[in-house]
Amino acid sequence: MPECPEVETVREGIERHVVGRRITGAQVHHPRAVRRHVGGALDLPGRVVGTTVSAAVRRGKYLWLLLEHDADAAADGPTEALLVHLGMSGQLLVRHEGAGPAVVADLGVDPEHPSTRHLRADLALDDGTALWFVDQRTFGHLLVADLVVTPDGGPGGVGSPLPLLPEPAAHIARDPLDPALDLDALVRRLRTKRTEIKRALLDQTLVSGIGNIYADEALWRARLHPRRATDRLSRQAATEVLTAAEDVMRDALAAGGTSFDGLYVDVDGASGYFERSLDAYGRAGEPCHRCGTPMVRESFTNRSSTFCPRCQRAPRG
DNA sequence: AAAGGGACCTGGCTGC
DNA sequence: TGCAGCCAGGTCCCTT
Repeated sequence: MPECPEVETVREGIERHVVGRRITGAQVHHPRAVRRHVGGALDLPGRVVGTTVSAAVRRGKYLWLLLEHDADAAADGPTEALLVHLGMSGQLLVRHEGAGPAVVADLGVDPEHPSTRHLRADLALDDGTALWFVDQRTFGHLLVADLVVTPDGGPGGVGSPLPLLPEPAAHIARDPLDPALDLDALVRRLRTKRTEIKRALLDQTLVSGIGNIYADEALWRARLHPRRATDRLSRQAATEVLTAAEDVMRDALAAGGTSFDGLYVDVDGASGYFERSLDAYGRAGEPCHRCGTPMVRESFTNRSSTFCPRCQRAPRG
């Protein structure tokens, strides 16, 4: 499941292999992949072909490629971006054309098994490589949109100095890996919410990039029960859980550098470093890594939370 | 206004 | 062996 660290790994791969390249062709293979693109599947190729990718930027789980027309470089820079969300199962693959098994650039995919079956769209680049968007469960999507100024005036996200982001991502908050995140302001805002802490961690308009896996991990590290009320958290507890989210995502990002291939061979994810270094997610019934108490799984709005019933005490009532 | 819940989607797994 | 049903999860949208 691509959350912040996984998307950041993909962004870094795009930065290395795609930035600076001109897009020479584009194909959409499944209409659902571009369901949020205003002009639809017929419009998207014409919007990207002929542009040059000038940056790869990420905010939370959203990733975008800044697109520059030849005229933009001489004028005010890019005005549009190709926005990508990987959803549950999306992948971006850089392929080198030619015979034999495709060589996949370092984006975390087994080159022996490119998932052509779930190819949803692809771009051709001027160096002969191709960028594939593969997505089994089709929760991911691509679109081209205008850039707008960031609400806080800061950089659009990780990977861009420009204070711009695509309009459809303008409501997404900064994430814990973003140097421009204002932690104190986030703590204050979190504590004004009247909800449960786990819901707040998953609210992408409050803090982005955290999904079910890293929410459970952050709560475990901070010893907070997922149903604790946000407006009753101390400033210290709120700071701790957000700092824990940053720490666990940095750890995952570091681990992703070495074991990402294994992780993404299976489209549905959970393998590689996940199995070895997670403390909470998916460990129901197994002993807590701190105290040995069996971890508990509780259903939570169509999904689940896993936590230690001893280290993470339930709120009263 | 803000919070909560369902829909969307596919493949793998479980149980009959 | 086959098949139905459940589960996973991020985000948008609708309801309360």
